[in-house]
Parts: sequence; C-alpha cells; structure tokens
Amino acid sequence: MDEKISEAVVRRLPKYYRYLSDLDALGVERISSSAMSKGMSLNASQIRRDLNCFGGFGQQGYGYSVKSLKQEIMHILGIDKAYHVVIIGSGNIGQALAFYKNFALEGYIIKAIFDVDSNRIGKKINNIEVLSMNDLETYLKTENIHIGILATPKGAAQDVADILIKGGVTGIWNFAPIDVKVPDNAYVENVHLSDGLYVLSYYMQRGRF
Amino acid sequence: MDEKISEAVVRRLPKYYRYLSDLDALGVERISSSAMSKGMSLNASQIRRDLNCFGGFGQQGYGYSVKSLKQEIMHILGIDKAYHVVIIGSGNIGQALAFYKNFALEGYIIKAIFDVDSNRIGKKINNIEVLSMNDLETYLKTENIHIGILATPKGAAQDVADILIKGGVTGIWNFAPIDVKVPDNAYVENVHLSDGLYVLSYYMQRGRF
DNA sequence: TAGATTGTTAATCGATTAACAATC
DNA sequence: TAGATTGTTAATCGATTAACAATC
Repeated sequence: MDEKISEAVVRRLPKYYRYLSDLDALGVERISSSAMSKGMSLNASQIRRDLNCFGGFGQQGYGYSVKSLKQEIMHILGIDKAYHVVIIGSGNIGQALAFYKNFALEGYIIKAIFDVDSNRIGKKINNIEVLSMNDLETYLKTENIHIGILATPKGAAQDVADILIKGGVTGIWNFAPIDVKVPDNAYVENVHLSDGLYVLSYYMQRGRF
Repeated sequence: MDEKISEAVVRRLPKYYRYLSDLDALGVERISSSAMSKGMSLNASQIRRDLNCFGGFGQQGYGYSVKSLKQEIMHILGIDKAYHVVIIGSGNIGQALAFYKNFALEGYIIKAIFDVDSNRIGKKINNIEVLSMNDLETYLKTENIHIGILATPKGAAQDVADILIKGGVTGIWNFAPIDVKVPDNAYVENVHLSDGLYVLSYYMQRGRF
C-alpha cells in the first residue's frame, strides 16, 4: 500500500473512474473484478492488484460497491477538490479548452487566459478575461494558481513554464509540441496531440503486427 | 525485423521523429545513440534496439545520419504521404482541429466537417464546408476518406464510428470520452484528453512516488 | 590501424497473469 | 453452511538495460 506505485497503474485510474461513472449513471450498484474485466478489456487480476495498491475496497464474495469505489478513485486521483487554472495562449487549443464546460463542472476553474497578442488582451473568451503575458508574473504573486495550461507556440513553452513554476504553480498541462521540463516538486503532463495521429497512421499502414 | 513490434516501441517513434526534426532544423548532420540518449532521456541501448526493429540505419563508428534517419522514421510512421480526413462535430475540439494549420502542412487534408446542428450546416470553418451528418454515409460513397476525427458528444461516438468504418475509413482519431471499438482491419486512437489532467492531479497531490 | 559506435545477444528488471487461501 | 469473490503470493511474460563482438 505504500510501495511505489507504477505509472502504468496511475494511468489506468482514469479509465476505472470513467467506467465506474458510467455504471453509476446506469444505476449499477455492485461489480466484481471479473465483470469489470469484461467491460474494460483488462485482466481481472490486474484490476484487483491495481485497486489494492490503494486499499482493500472490495468485499470477498460480493465484489465492489460502484458508488464507493468511484468515490475512492476520485479521491486517489485528487479530482474531488477544486483547482485554480490559468491558460496561456488563446489560439485554437487555448480557446477550445476555455470553452470546454466540463472543466468547470469537475472543479478545474479557469481564472484567466494570458496572451501576447494585443488584439486579444482585454477581451473575454467564454467570460474569462484575456490578460497580457507581461502581467503573468505579477498575477501569480497575488492569485493562488495550481495548474497552468500551456497552449503557446513551441518556442515559448519552456520560458512560460519557468514563469509559472516560479509563481507557485505545481502542475503544468502542456499542449505545445515539446517536452517541457519542471523541477522535482512540480509535475508536467506533456500532451503531444499529433503523436497519436502518427501512431494511427503507422497502424493504418502496417496493421496491428 | 519482422518480429511483432511492441506498442511501446511504436509510441516512441513520434518522439524520435520530433527530436530528429529539431536536430535537422538546427543543421546537425550526424548523431550517436548515446547523444540521442542524453537529449531524449532514453537509454542508448533502447534507442538502438528500437531503430533496429525496422532496419539497420546506423553505421558503426559513425552513428546515424540525422536527415536520413528522420526520413526513415517518417516513412515507418507513414506520415510521408497524404491522408484525406473528415471531422465529425464542429464544437470546440472540432473547430480547433479544423483551424490547426500543421495538419494540412503534414499531409492530413481536411475535406469536410459534419455536424447535426442546422445553424452550422452550410457554413465554412477555416474554409472547410460544414455538411449535414445525414449526408455522411452518401459522402463516404463518393469520396475516398482515410481518417475520421470524432469530435462528437460521447453518446454519438460509437454510432458515427460505425458509419465511418462502413464507408471505408480505416483510421479513427477519437476525442469523445469513450473507447470506440472498430473491426480488426481498422484502427482507432482514443485520446481521452481529460485523463491526462487527472493523472496530473494525482501527481500534484501525491508526488512522484 | 586505432577509436568509435553500431547491432545483437544475454542479463535484469518490472509488469502482467495465474492460482489459491482467506473470508464475506 | 456453500458459493462467490477478494487480496495476495507465486509464476510468467515482456520490456528494458548491459555487455560485447562486429565493423566502419
């Protein structure tokens, strides 16, 4: 339970969360690891092992309570609390994320958008202010921001990340096509959207083997 | 060389491609696996092993030619040719993707956007026509489309995927928060954007261990 | 040639799966 | 209690890393 938890396990947690949310929405109350196994195309042993990294949530002879397991995973992922977020860059991706309703619903509250383009500064996107990049450093001194979303061009990403980290941000969700580096006490999730398109092209061409 | 190539290897290819593109842009002509190792934070053995899945691109005592290795990887990934693409759904994500200039530059040519919203049908987004979902099936009969990008709500995703596959599409890039299923002769890349945000939250809360 | 670096085999490590005793 | 299903240990599998002979 306090062994180091592998990234493979962590990356399966959102999948469990999604699956359990769906079950819960359908009114399903309990589920066994073998039923989950079928529904999610994962091995039942793996599911039990994954969950037991965090605690014994099941009950022998019964299975797992959908509602409480979902709740546990929300808590493990840390998505049961509110985060203050800024978006840097109001281009296509920045805008799409600013408009994405689910973020607010799930507690990721977008407090401001920053951009270098003077045509955009002062405007609002989905009722969120667009501020000047020049003011980012000062802004971070007064506001308590947890997460920065990088939607800048490649060249600016690392510099902006540095400013965010210096300003106390501990999580960066990076959409720029470059691996941004952060110190050990912060964390970055590099997205690399087009990598997925390349992998898709690979399999379309070569088949699955 | 004709062993089954593991998905782990395939998912590293875009990373190699990005790194080599950067080197090439900087005018670097040759690189050794150990230099790549440092630049990419990957083990040098792993790099040599990965590349040798596809052929012996290096030269003992010299290393790899940046330009030709980049070219080889482009070819392996199948991104050295043109793909015809349709986007389904003209919401936030659909629009952002429609506006994304790099796709066209890299040979992913967006031929049309489909939507159910009559307010959007007939309009243009970044000079690409928005057509009615009702016409998708017919459209696919006359046009040769390789890739469908799903940017629909969750509930519609699987149905639309089925129509795309029936219409001859072999690759689906799915942004809807659900795992879409396709037959064995097609391939789907499920994106699940918010999973990354959850994983980010996890590490922000728990640290890396 | 001597030095460098690959391609590849062998060793290690970690993740997945199977098995089963514990227990609800 | 009997049946079901977990939690967990042991076995297997695959991926990563190390080592080194081949060779440019």
